[in-house]
Amino acid sequence: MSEKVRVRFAPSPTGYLHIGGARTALFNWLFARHKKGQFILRIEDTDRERAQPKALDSIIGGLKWLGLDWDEGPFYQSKFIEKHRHFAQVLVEKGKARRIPGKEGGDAVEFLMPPGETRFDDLVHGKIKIDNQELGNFVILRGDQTPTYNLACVVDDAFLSITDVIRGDDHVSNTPKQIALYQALDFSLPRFAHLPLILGADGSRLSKRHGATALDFYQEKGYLPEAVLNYLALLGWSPKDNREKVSVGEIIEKFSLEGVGKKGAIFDSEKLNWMNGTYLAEGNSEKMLEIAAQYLKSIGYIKDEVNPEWLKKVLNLFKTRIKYIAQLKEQADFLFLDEIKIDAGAEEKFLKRDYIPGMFKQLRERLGELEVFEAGEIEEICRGLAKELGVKSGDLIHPARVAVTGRAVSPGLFETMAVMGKEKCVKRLEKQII
RNA sequence: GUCCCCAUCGUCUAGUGGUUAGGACAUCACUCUUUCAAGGUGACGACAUGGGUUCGACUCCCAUUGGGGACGCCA
Repeated sequence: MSEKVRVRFAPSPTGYLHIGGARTALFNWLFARHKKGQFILRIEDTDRERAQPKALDSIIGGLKWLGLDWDEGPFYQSKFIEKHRHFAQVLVEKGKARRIPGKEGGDAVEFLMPPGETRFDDLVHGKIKIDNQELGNFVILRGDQTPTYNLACVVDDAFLSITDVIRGDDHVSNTPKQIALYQALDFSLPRFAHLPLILGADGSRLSKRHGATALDFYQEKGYLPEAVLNYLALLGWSPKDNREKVSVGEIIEKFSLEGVGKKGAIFDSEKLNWMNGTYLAEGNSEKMLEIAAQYLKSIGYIKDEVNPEWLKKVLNLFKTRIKYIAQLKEQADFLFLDEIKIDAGAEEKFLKRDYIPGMFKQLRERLGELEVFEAGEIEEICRGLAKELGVKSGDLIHPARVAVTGRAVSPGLFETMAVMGKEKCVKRLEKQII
């Protein structure tokens, strides 16, 4: 058993990389890394009619984003069509396949499923057996002489020396067909593992109608790839030690197909959000900073160069209150925009009091004179003023929050003011005095 | 419909014949507190059903029920 393990992820470029595909890729990758083998990328592009040009970018971009690096490829299946045809011919000559009239002209080739039953030892499910009769003959070469999935897949896997075929549960009924093909062609058989599918909230296979299933979506919303990877790994696999947050390195170390559950798992975006939130809160700042900067630029909150020191402060302010970076758009607008809109309800509740103009006037003056505009100093000013005026701290803090952020909810007022800067604070208080 | 796969809290799961069935998300309290979060503490909440096997079943076997998947000249 010292044979080098070789696995592949073989998506077809018919759409963006979705959660399910990413999970299949992830488990292949984890298996390869754990076994110190090779992870190979092959693009199954033999169906040019359904191919979408953007799909390839999404697939490759998604894999890179998650950090699933491949050792060989990408190989394009369409480059091997001659080889597929050759083996179709071989099968005809061996009498294991026959020509039939093609649906749209030309002769197609049909593989003759041998009688009997096929048994195989699935690496996650255990023994599976299917009556070949149930499957019947199947086309391996179309009338236009292009190969179909089962032929192309078997020939390519054989020539890439794939040792373990790890794919979704939806392929179990293809496996006996492929095993028959391997045997008819005298190729040596790989092992097979079928991963349970990822389900939507209603328990059916995850699809577009379940909402955001594109990996791109999470990338755009500013999720952290390591958090998404962590979550996906725990969907159907467990480190068995009651931990939720597990580093990639540890996952690789502990991963095994035997440990993969047999039951389809429902994709729970709430838990993903929680997971991403904990990664955000614990902050591995460099990457977070980069992701945040990129996002804030994309929505126009940051125009030109980013001040990393300041951005770090912004993130510190919000990192325990957002689940993903895109939530800054709503929650932190007052830090980035010049003009803020005052929330009507908050205004009604906090800014309509008699003492407000007088208090804000004083507050504005004192803050304006502050040399060190930091949370501690600001707090001293605010609490001092409230005491002098004989009002509770909250009676100053809440109105000031509304004046300065436009809303009744924000991170701590003093820290927020400090990050916002003296100029904006003073200007916004001033606006409420008139 | 036929075949295949699956079955522990609402969800993700630990559990491999003897446990008060553990953890996490969500939910709900309480706490902390300048708001909201976060944090802390706690509560709620599961072995689908029926037969076996066994001194003893969540754990093993069978059936039922339920769910999912596959039945393309798509992959």
